[in-house]
Amino acid sequence: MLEIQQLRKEMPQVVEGLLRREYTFDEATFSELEAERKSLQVRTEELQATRNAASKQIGILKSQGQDTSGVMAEVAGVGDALKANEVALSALQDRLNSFLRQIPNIPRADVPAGKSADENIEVRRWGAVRSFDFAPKDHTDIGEVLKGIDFETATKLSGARFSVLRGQVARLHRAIAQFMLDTHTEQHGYTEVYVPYMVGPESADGVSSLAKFKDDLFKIEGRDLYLIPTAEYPVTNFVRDTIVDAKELPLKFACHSPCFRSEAGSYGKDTRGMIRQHQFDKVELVQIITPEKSTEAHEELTTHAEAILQKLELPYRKMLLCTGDMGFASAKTYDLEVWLPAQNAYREISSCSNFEAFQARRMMARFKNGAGKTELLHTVNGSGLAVGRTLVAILENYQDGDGSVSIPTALQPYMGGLSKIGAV
RNA sequence: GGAGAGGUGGCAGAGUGGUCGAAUGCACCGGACUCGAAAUCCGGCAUACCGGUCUCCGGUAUCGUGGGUUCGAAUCCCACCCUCUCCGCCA
Repeated sequence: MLEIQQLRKEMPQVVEGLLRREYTFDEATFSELEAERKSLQVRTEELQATRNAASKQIGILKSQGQDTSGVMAEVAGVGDALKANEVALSALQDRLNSFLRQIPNIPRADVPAGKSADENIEVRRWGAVRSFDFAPKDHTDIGEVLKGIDFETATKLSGARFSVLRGQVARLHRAIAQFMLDTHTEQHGYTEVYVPYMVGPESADGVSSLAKFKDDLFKIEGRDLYLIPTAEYPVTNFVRDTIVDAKELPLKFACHSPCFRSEAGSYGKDTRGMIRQHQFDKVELVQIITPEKSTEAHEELTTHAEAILQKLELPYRKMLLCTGDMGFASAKTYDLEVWLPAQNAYREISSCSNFEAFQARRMMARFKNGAGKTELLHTVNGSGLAVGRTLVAILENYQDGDGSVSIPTALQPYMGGLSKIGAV
């Protein structure tokens, strides 16, 4: 959510900033709502003040045993007018609020303008892409040879976009998550957290726009709960409606959780394999910090995600997303894309964003600054990394042609010392 | 699932129709005392929003949430949510 003060005072800059991400700000509706809000609010508060003064007067008179009928007659008409104004004001504030909550964040000045992922900018590449002396299989075929990925059973259980993992592949999947969590907690200073996998609407609307994106979420039948599409939802909401002591900052959390996404609108995309699933695991990194630290924290958090790829020796590139490819709440996003030999392409494996105060304003997440004033926090988060896609990347990049797959050195301790898993 | 208790400021806790945004204590921040600290004393100390002649003044709202009664609600009524205790069931 944008700051309403900013809209009142710096409208041209806001309009221009949003236009860079192809969002046309509806100035006419805004000024209309604002004008109406102002007159209603002023009128309502005047009536309330009148009523309060009269009521106080009645209280004083009664305590002195004096007659109150005069004052009573004076306020007699106030009640109905006040009620009408209050109802109208609250309806209008609801409208204004939902209007504001569906406006996306303003991209930072250093975010390139662009319409789609094609216009993202490559910041750098890391790692040498391996050349194979055989035709590399994709992870689906490798999984089949290893008898480790079973889409058929998953489909029987739950339909499309689910997977069943077995044996050493299932173990590898677990090892990857453990390795990531350990790295972030032991080397990057994050606190491990375990969280609910369902959240209420306030939490969902705190980090994104529930009104806009509820179709992407799975809702629990008969309950006002949503399955989380990322641990960002519960973890960021730790600070919703709270004022954090500046001494406790920065808050750095690492969370391994499953993620559930309906993938509405992605029909026909990545239908083969486990690239795009309704359920996948992810280790999420979240930092909650003061405004002046968020730029630095965002860069730092991205390197924490990169560190995982480097330790696993997986080639990747770091992309600066253009305005058109950024998420609703983000002011600036880096994507990390891992090399997948079977696709002969880099594919997203992490997304690291700086939301500045956008989520904090939605959540009323604040801190007391040095001067003792409350100020909105900044939030930064990123995947460190998507576990399922990391599994895919390892299977494909570490395949050995005979159907076996080598285990990256960093993961071997998590695999009971195994250096290779072979065909069953 | 059954029975009961309760939700008040950062925390503890008083307040059961009127000058209550709310006593008191703790915590916290200033100041005094002190060589310094502790103790003590003095003062300050919620949040959000609105208006204006906008480093200041004025106003409004908020005592779990939403409605109701009333000139006036933390206080009375209704509904809902949540927490705790006991019993039952259960991984």
